[in-house]
Amino acid sequence: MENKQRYTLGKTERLKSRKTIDGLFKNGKSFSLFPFRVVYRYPEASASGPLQTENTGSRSFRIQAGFNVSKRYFKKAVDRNRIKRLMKESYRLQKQPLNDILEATEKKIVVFFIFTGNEIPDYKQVFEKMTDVIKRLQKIVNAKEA
RNA sequence: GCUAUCAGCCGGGUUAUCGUUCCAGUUUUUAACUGGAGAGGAAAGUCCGGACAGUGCAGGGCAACACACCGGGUAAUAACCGGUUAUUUGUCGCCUUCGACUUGCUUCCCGAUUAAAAUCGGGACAAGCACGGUGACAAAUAGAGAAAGUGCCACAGAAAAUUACCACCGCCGCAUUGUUAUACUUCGACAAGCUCAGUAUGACAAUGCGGCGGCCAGGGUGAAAACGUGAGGUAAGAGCUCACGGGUUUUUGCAGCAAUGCAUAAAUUGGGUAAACCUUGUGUACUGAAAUGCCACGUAUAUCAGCGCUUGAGGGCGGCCCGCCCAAUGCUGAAGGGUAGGCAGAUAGAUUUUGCCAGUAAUGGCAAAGCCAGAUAAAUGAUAACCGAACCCGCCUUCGCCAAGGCUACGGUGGGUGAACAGAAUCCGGCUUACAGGCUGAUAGCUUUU
RNA sequence: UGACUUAUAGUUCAAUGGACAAGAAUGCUUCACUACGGAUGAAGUGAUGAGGGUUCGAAUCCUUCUAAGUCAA
Repeated sequence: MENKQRYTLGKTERLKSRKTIDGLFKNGKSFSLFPFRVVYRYPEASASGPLQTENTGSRSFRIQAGFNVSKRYFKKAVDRNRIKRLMKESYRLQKQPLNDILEATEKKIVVFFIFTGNEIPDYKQVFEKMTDVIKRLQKIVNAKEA
């Protein structure tokens, strides 16, 4: 199975709990990399305890990710859905390296991607920017480790 | 065939790889695999109406809100369907005069003004154009009451609603002037008088001023001026009367279920505004799925302030009053503390598709077949290739036109662009708004052929 | 998702229950004053958010959109 290298993005890998999201925005750290703003946080074992372990039963994924687009810049629901789908697609195909690092260090991370641009992007743009973001997240995780 | 308007309908497809939600099945049941299903005509706006849920459900009055031609239809609706009336717009036809409507140039007449002309207002006439009128058709919008009452109608104008002003006319009074009759002679003229002149009184006429009355006909304005035009009539005028017309209300007859239309007769001549207040009639409990019920987890039955405990705080009671009922470890507020997970609601229903029948239609009835999204930081996607409706450009062919230079329908071929508006969130019905392109139908116009 | 509110000069506000010239402050531009600057004085600067309707006449009344904002278990 691990040799097969699937690129999935199931329910368990998405950020769904209102409580963890509130905690993330309250206590998490963030950086901006146009056109994204990324908020991340290492969940405390005690605080996020029982629910978290129940949901991530497989233990093969150590990231929970959320995606959002502001209603202020994109009035139409069609445009917001389009951008969120592009972000999800590019994240899905590139998240594996970050997961490997977290696997090695036995850590979990909660990440939230917010799109801050003004125009509807191409898939290529989103994909390239997402690679940059993933690289930076890897650096951050390594630095924290060190 | 083309154009315009209106109405209805459709609104990309295939393959590959990777992924997502739900359901069913299988297995080695912390998971994976297989199969199936997975946005719209507007899912949008939330402008109306319901279903459903919770609270409430002695009663009366006031207030508030909504609606208002007629008929039909519906679970329900002012927002549907059909008809009707009015207004506006568009297309086409007719007319330009006998007329209530409309308009400028040229000619004539009348009136106002003026020293005169010019100018302004009204009327007549003839011709052309614009404008306008009228009829048919289509579309859009609107629909109780202005004759119950109140308010408002800037500027301009005499006046903005039943009334005043100017002007006009009648009567009375006063003043002045003129004519005439009678009487008189203080002062005068002279031809010495029954003359002229002067004074007084009376009559008539004109002018001016004042009063009383007639009066809505004239008064350049204005969006709108007290029915229009003509004639009679009058002191002057006036629907005061008459003729021809316009409007309103009512009677009768015919058509229609009705609104209403046509004809007839009588009365009447009234400004507009109710998307100003209002009057009349009809209707309306309030709150909305973050409703609501259940399960799990957790906290503070603590603190402070106010009121009240049968002499009644408060609540039912929603905006108010009367009235009735309930009411004590209570009610209200402040600052804080906790939770923010799951299930139901929630997808089998005013249901979908097809066919037939009734109806102009909205809609209704019957039969058969079917189950057709159900997410919750929120699925239905990404990438690539091909096909593609439609559009643009080039070339070829030739029907047709032709001034022989060319233009060009249809067809063929090559290249390019490559689907618009837009994403369910409890569910339905209607409306509104957005929408590339295409199809169908109706109406109107133009053109061609028969 | 549901229930609501508001849109007037660059900015903050008037006008309002219908009609006058759509105004005030401030800002900006120009000129004057000053050796220069400030202060002061003068002048200039508007699609009443958009479309349609009612009316003789809409910033105002009715209606449909657009934008911004508020509330909630």
